[in-house]
Amino acid sequence: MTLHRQKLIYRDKRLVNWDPQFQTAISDLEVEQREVEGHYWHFAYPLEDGSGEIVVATSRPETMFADTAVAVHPNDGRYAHLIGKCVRLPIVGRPIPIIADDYADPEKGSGAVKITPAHDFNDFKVGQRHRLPMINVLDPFARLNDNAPEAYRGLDRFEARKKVVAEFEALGLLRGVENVRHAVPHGDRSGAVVEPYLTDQWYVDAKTLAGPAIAAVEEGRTVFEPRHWEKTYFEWMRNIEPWCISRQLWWGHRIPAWYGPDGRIFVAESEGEARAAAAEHYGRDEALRQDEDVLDTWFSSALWPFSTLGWPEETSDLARFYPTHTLVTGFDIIFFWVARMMMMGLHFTGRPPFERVFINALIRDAEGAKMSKSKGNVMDPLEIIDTYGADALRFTLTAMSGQARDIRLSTQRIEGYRNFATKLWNAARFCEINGCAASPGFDPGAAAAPVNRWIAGETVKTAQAVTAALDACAFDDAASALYRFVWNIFCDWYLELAKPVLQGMDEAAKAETRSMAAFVLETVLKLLHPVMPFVTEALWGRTGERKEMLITAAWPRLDEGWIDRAAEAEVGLVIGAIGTGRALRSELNVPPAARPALLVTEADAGQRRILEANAGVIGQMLRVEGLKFETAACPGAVPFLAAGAAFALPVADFIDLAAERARLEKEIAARAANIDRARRKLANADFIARAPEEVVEENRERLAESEAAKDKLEGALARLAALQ
RNA sequence: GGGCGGCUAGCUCAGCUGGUCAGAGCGCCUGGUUUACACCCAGGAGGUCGGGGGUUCGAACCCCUCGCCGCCCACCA
Repeated sequence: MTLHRQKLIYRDKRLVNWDPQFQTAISDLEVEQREVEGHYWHFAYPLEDGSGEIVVATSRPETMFADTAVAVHPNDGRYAHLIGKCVRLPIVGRPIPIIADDYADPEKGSGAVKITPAHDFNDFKVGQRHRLPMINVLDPFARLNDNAPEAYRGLDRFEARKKVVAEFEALGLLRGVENVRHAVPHGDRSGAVVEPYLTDQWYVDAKTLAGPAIAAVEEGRTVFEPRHWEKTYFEWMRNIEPWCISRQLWWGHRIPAWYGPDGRIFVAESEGEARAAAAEHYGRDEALRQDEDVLDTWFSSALWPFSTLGWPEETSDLARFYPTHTLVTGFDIIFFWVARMMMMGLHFTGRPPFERVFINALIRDAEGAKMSKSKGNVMDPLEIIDTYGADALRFTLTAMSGQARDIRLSTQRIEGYRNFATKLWNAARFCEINGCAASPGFDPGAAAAPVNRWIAGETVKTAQAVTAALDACAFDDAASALYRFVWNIFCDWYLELAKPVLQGMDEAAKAETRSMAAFVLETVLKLLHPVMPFVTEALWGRTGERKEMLITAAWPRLDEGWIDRAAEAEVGLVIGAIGTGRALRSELNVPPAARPALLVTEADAGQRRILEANAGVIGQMLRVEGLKFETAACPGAVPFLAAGAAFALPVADFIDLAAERARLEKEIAARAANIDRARRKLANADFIARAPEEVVEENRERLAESEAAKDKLEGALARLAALQ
């Protein structure tokens, strides 16, 4: 009503997209262009004075009964002399003028075009320009009406088409038939061919409303994420057409307009109000008839952000929640809903309805095809959930929600994340078995053991990364940070490093490790909860005495001060030694049962201390027996370098010397390549002059490291040769 | 016709503001009865980052151009 009073909603007689099957007008957005095989029929229209003919082409011959002109381009020399003359419309015998209009394209067809203002959007505009009569020859079912010749009345449009063509042929006026592939408008719901149709409808002056909606995005008061969608939004908004909002349907909000006996319109909030207005106008109480039509569902939806909050009352909900923060939706909804909510929100409240619009990707099948029922390639989410679990599906979609436009959903990927859920479950079970429970006074920042200090820091880093990713709508980053932390850091390293402690005798160390494991798990559950609500909530319930559910638990805000560089270096050395040592064993096929000693051939005092302190874990995880500090060259031991220290495994008895030689040569070659690359860079004067000092320095260090490593490996190779 | 997105290991995808960024998962290969987990553990092979040109000391990342693939909008003479 407000919009009507402001003249932003008005009644008008224009062409609409008419769906003859559903018997209703539909908006431009509900029209789908489909490529179809069709024809252009070339018809000759004889000049009224008998001096010749003019040929026009059409793909819809049945509309010729509604022709009210033939247009040619004003500069088209071929037809200049005909402008102002008339042709006699065959079959009906009605004379129509030949007019000059830029719309006629000399390049297309014959250069002359029939103008049918009541049945074509372009022709409608031409008709308006030239004040041509508008003749409607179709009824709501798209059958020819009484404006068509007797023989055609009641005929379906496609039947009529054939008949018109046949008649032209019989009259000797068919000048050609062309096969063409062209786009034909279809109703996106009914699938029926839509007809431009002249009717009275209600319209919204979208152009006026679009102004502020465009400005809001231009000024960044509403931001699209990813940003490139703003271009799509602008493109549509800037070329917006009047929006037809009345629908001839049974469901929807009925249009609050009432008609008086003389057809006068009373728009009001209620019938009572309308009658009061009518009474005032007519001077007496009059029976009114309410408009039969309902509003386009998107019109109603456009009001959603504030109507759901109590508008137009000044409710506390409206004050508190409007404007909303982020709207999450698909790109196919940008025009239908996002744009319309923007228009209405700004118009009625002066503020855009949301600060951010996150456009998520469209899910396709594994081959990249859009899922559709007719193609039969729809993956039923319920079936996926039955097989892999809702959390696995959610995690998959989250992990794949990059900036790209679509997601190819494959069961393999889902299976992988189902495994992740299981992994998490098992990690929690491990904690449970080992009595890892949250202890009330526990301060992760005050842990004594380096491994515990390290994992506390890693947890902080992960929490920060996940939080930042979620804030930036980089959901895939959040998912992969969690995946990596849980699997590759917490399970692969922390829990493994914790095992010896938990099996040991040091009760204080055990207690600290239990508390830390519980703390990390708890944090992970919180961080993972938005993506995997079910598993995390279940684990939350069974891994501790809980006063509240996980869903209401506070988001982790951890102390950055827990990040401990010394602890990182310490664990880095342990992990490096184990990891590199394992690779070497595997490459040389050292039998798993072999328990050689681990020789430490080069380590500074600090490294030595660390290695000694972690001898137990290293022994267990690398499957070695004891740690020996040897400074002398050890024939028969294969060397390896890790985290700045040098090690060797005395496994000559177990291995193939040729394999070891190959391994050493490969290592040396890799170092040589690094050396070469760094040397070339450093030899480049431009590089030294223009690259930042830190980059240059980095390359110098890399060169020195690689050279030292290469020397050591070459020494080992020489000793190996001596052995053979 | 106008516009947008994509083209990185066999497959599905990460790689933001140019300087170990060539990565992950799956698949593949090798090995594994390690007191949470075989939906697992350890290790490995595999890519001249669609083609060509340019900018730069340096480009998967910036510019130009070409080529495919997909989508949106407009178009029923």
